[in-house]
Amino acid sequence: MNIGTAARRSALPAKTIRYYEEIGLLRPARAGNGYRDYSGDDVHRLKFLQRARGLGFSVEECRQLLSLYGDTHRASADVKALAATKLNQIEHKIAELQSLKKTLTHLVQTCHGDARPDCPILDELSGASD
Amino acid sequence: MNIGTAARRSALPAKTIRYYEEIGLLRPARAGNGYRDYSGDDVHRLKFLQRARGLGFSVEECRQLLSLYGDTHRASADVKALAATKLNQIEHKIAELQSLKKTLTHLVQTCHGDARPDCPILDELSGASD
DNA sequence: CTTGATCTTCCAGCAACTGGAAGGATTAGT
DNA sequence: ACTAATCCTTCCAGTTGCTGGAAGATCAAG
Repeated sequence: MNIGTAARRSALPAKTIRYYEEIGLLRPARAGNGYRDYSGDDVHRLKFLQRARGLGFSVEECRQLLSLYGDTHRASADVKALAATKLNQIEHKIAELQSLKKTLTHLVQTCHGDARPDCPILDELSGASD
Repeated sequence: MNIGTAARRSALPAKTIRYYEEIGLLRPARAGNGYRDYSGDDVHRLKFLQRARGLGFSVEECRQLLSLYGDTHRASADVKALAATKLNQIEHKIAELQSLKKTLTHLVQTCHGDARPDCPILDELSGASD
């Protein structure tokens, strides 16, 4: 099938699919007219990528996952380790964002937000407490 | 003062400071030897940037904040609006990550994580439920 | 036979830096 | 005065993960 169809089936933009090919994540066949020709397996791979990227795995991690996926003898522990690491990173990121949220919430609440020129948010950013 | 000192005082790498200059966020003086010469105000500006970036404001948003900061007649409402928008984005991002976390937690828990080759994580990614 | 959609490649750019090379200036130590 | 280490300069390239656009081929429909 052509790239447009593969794009629809995998829920990935055609541009992204070409990019994934460029960085070696898949190698679709070519039809006689030079068009890329995607097999069901290729689409499967693309969906896998779409899901894994959506779960926050980096492209390099996706590459690892794909190779683990392709390796019928891999241990599930390897995959679990990768997922656990990613989970940790995500938790870390959440904690970080929650701390940002707390600070910003405080700032927004403190700011009277009218036409007056004094603003606690800028005061804080400018280091009024230094 | 030289860039190294400004870097230490603002907690920003020298490279980043030069980059901020390149994109027009500040314009330090130059000493006779061609070295950048940072004033206390420059460092203040750099600290402001360091804090605002740390709070998740994009460089462009920082530029806005700086111009609002420099404008003695601005309304605090303008700043508040910017901060509130950012707060919203952060909350959105947190929700997204929490959803990822939930899915990944589930996957990691389901995976037995031993030497056996079957792995629920890869099954899920490969779309076993399709 | 033409129109419009789809495909191809290539080149460029986004954010926000970061790294490194090549070379000039300064400072500390002898 | 000389040398070595450190710091400064500029410039160019790379990172991540795409995305946009131009120019040109191909295909499908009417």
